[in-house]
Amino acid sequence: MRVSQIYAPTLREIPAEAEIASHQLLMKSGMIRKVAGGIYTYLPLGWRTMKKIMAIIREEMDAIDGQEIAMPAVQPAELWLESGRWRVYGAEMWRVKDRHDRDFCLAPTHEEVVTFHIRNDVRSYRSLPLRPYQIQNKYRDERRPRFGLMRSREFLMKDMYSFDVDEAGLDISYKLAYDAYSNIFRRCGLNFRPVEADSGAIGGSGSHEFMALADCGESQILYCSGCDFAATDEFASIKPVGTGTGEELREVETVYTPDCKTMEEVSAFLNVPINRTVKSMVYKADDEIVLVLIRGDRQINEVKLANLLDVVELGFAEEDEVRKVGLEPGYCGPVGTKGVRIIADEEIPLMINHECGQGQKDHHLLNVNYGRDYTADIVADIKLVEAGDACPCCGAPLLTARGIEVGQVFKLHTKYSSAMGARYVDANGEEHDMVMGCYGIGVGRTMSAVIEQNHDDKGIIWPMSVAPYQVLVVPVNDKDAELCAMAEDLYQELKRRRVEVLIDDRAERPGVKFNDADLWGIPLRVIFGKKCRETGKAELKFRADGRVEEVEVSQLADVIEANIRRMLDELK
RNA sequence: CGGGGCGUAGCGCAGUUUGGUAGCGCACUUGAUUUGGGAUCAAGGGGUCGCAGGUUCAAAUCCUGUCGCCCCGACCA
Repeated sequence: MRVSQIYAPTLREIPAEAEIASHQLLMKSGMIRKVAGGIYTYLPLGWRTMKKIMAIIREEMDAIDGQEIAMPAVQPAELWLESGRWRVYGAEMWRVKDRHDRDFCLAPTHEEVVTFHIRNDVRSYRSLPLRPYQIQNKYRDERRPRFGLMRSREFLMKDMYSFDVDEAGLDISYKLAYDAYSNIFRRCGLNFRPVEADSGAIGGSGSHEFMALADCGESQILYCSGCDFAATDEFASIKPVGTGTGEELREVETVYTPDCKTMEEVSAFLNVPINRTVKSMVYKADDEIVLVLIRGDRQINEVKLANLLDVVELGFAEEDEVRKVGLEPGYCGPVGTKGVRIIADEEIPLMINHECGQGQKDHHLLNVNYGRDYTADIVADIKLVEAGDACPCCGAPLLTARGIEVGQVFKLHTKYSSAMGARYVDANGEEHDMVMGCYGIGVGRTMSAVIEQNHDDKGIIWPMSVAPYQVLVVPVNDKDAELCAMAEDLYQELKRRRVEVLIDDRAERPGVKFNDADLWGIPLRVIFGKKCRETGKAELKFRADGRVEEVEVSQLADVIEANIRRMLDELK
């Protein structure tokens, strides 16, 4: 392709709305353009990279017997009512009506439709396992689309679904997908880490998220300084820690605590270590008011709490709602509290002689003990793990990092197959629910993550595997016919060899060409300058490290091909 | 959904306080010179100032409504 003709409008200035590097560079290099909030067009260079990523994904999916299909983006409400998600998905689901006023949605994901097909078409264990996948647009009406392709409302996702006869089969499908994902992200040149994750509204249990490490990432991950443990902050668990262990149980004591609003103030006023206090919080879980107990220095993990209570909406109760159930805002405690369920973190029963709210304004209790003075309706892990907590595997301190979630694998088990009747007959003629898994990759998000990890102040630095073109040929002076002819010869030769090549044939000054070249981030650049005529050598420049090799013009095509091969092999 | 900010040419912005009929830089077109890191000169083209009402002799500017975009938070995955 000739740069003079390519539709890749570079900008000299960065659009004001772009905040992070990948968004800025995608816009500035003319790879994408915005159509509406969170909705984008991919221009030729951007789409070529998307296609490269998709080609890698297809290779790896096909290698584990994935079978590509294409399901509709417009889906009838009935299927979503069957699975129960028409209600659960909420405002994020993009709902539409047809001319007969029937309800449809633009698919946010495809579990319902794929399960619909498999239940209709597959009856026997002989046909399983089955691993259909597709690469297709998903629609999620995000409240706040952000960061260009990172969180958009329409986005390309590869989604694979596995159908197996039993849990052992699912384990195999899951492991295959997990390994394939590792191959995909490695081949894309990403620095990533698979982490244990919550399975969220999609449902099921057993999940890993693939995190591309980047400071702009929206997800926080915890990883161990001493072993391989890594998990999202929503999912991470640690061994419960007791306080006051071994002490004699003392008598409960009521103390006057004027103007102590926060746990820190109470702790300081009473001279009690904050990890020996208990924080009581009143939550509204769907329509139920519950009292939640956690050690004073810890935070509630609302994802864990919502999963535990199996609710859709969870938040702090309003003051009047707290009073309505007979509690005093700011001074709640479990002792003597009646009429609401009490949910305690698993550490609470291990706290000997702890402090907590007394139930009346300006009063707290000392030397309270679980079991003797009160009990909870549910004791479970509901705490947020933080940096410095001990690793659940080896005990070393945990560290935190930010990550971009580029892929996720889930074990769905029989959640959808049982809700929607996807059953098969085994060798004994008995019916069973199929055992399912699902596996997603955000293609545009992967492209953004590659840029986040591979750029400098001049532009993008594409890994060879996903670069929109492999080579850029630059004749420095468009008026120098001899140089232009040499460049043109190389361009034609590379095209003959099926190398993906661009030639910058514009009547621009060298600085403009070089700056656009840096911005586009094509891995290899061949420069034909004045001295080329005397030496018979052209410059081969590597975008990644700026290294320059002088190469005989007659050898160029061979040297370039060899380098492309080497650079692709390095990512295998 | 709450808080804040912004809509003027493809991009970046000024003009709005104090109403007088739209401007700058980049980009684009033509010509000349220039050619190893975003050239120079000259001449051009392009905007119903987000949209709809209203006030006024006169509205980018004042008033009302509305739509859209961005950021922070909440929410969601």
